[in-house]
Amino acid sequence: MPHPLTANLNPEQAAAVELPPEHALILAGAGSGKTSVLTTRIAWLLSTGQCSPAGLLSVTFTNKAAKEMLLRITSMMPLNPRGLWMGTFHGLCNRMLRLHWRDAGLPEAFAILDSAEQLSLIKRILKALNIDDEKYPAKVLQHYINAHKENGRRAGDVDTWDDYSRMLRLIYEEYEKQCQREGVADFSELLLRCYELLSKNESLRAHYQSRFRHILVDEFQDTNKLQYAWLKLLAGKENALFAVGDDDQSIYAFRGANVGNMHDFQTEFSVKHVIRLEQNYRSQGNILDAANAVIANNRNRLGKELWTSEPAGEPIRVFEAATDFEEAAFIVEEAQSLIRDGNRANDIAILYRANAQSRVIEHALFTAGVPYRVYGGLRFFERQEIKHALAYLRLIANPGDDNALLRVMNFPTRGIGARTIESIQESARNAGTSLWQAACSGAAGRGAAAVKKFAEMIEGMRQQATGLAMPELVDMMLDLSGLRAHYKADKEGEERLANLGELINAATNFVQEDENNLIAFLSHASLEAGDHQAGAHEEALQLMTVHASKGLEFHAVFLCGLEEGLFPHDNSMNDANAVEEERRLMYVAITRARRRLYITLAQSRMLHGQTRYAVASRFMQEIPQQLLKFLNRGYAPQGYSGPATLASKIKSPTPEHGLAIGMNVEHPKFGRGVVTDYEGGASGNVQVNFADAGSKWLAVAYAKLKAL
DNA sequence: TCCAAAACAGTTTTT
DNA sequence: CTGTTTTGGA
Repeated sequence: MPHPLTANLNPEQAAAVELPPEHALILAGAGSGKTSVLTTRIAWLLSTGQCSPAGLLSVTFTNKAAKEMLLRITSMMPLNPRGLWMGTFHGLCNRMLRLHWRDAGLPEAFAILDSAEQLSLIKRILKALNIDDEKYPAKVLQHYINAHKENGRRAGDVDTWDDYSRMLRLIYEEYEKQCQREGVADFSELLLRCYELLSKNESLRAHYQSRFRHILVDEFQDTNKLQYAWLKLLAGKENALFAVGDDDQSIYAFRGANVGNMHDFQTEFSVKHVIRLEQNYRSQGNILDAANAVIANNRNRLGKELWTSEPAGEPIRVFEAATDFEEAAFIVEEAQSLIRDGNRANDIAILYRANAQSRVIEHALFTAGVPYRVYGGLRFFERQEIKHALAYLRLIANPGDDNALLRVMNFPTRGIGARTIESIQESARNAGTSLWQAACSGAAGRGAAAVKKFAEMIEGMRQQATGLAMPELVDMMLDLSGLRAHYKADKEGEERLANLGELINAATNFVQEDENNLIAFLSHASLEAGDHQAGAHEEALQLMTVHASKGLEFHAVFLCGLEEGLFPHDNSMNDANAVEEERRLMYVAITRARRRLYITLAQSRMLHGQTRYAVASRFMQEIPQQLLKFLNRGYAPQGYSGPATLASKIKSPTPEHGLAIGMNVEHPKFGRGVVTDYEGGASGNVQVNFADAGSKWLAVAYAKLKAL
């Protein structure tokens, strides 16, 4: 007699849900009902009394996924969400650090730096240390610091071998010190600090290990080394770690995700049960066949093949355009006809590899008057006016927050110029204090009066804040800081003013759902940047990158720009692992479509103000040709033989220099490579992608290329 | 302090 | 080509 919760699941799904309390790995293919399994597992554990809500730790990557999971579980059973430890890695680490801030060595009101704030802090340090930011770019340092933290390394743990690497480590050291001084933590710090807390504090670790009997992780293929290490600490020996993931959908290696964690998990935890969810409930046969065929070209897979009980369905439609404009025109026309046939615009997606591709498509859609929505871009809490407002709130919570202070000390302008700020920074540096302390101790020099007024204003806010509810606090701050007046006076400040009003609403909502606590609200703002933009539910075509489409599905999908150099991207082509990640990206893209999939490409494309020519993506060639239907003028499956003059350039060598795109050549210095583009005839340039040296533009006349 | 011109970069991105 | 950031001058 099956349990009522698992009655609607297939045998593999049900088996996963009802696994005994032990470590398990669920390989969940695209569209295989992964979220159902995860949520039903939790509901099953709770309803069979094997686990109390407090004994459960459930981790996801995004707030969106966490919210959806909570929603689905509470629809299955009544639950008090506050007692549940369910959230993102960062959210859960933050929660733990707030509870044990003293043990973690953090101030009670520590602020969370987002990436932009982290970058500006690094820039400030470079300036303070008088370091050449050409030689040591802030962005490089940011990546360096985050990468080390994500591998569990403090500055003291980093190896050095020359002056350059020693300097990098020194800056990392300074960064650590400065964060500690200011009482701020960047995103990776939340994880590392929490990891260190648990690893050093035996009793705390024991406490959480005995508490969280069941640990469930979503999108396990996206975990980085530190996140896995954190899970290992919490899982200890006794607890059951239930990991769900899909190695074929690992597309975030570039930001530190380590697919290898899946394999390591199996061996390190002696996982007895690996369950594969291979039945796909989303797409029809041809689409799955294409996806399976493409991903089969990757090596080192854990192994999995999607199948469906649905019919084969329609062929995959291919459109080869001469230019990116023509590609866009085709998409618009075809999408319009789909909508005319009664399909919802919401259920049609246009996917691309790089954001830059959306421009041409947007233009075509706009001209045709087709409503569309682009995902990506600025999010609510990232807006300038919101950042300013949050900076004031952060100063109320923690005046030692130099980042916040610098952001608003002179915004709205109140006569505190660069000179004054520099002298404050100087004296803070000398005295080893925060800018706030330096400013209060009269280090301002000429601008002292304005600085004093500013300090009094912040002090006044802090006094008035006590006992106020969050929305009133925000309101008060908007008035006292002069932010509201500033945007009111600005004739283009109307929208910003509205956003500030929206911030008060956000505070109201927050107080209702969570608590009336400034520090908690600020954490929330840092960890959850909010929706990308308004209008999410309008009836409109959905435009997004393939990355952003992961987890979503659509009736019809346009996958565009399927050209070598774009997808797979130029920067990935020299590295076998990177190409495999691109291929997984292709796999993700294909599996978004339920019934209809279009693949489009352009022989020429405007990129960075230059026309670039490209051949069809290798990924397109990897789809069995019988699954494809070529829509325009009987173009041959491989290469381009169409009537466009560009095609001749791609197919046959130019008489002037005898080079052709796709031709294998050898260079005396760079070795073997393939011609990917050229311009300007015999006196022009040729682009060659070298096996070892990467992609280069060379002068045809001097390059001494030998055809192979 | 502010604005305009010049310089520059340009896969993918959540927290 | 185009959006962003830096720089320099008024």
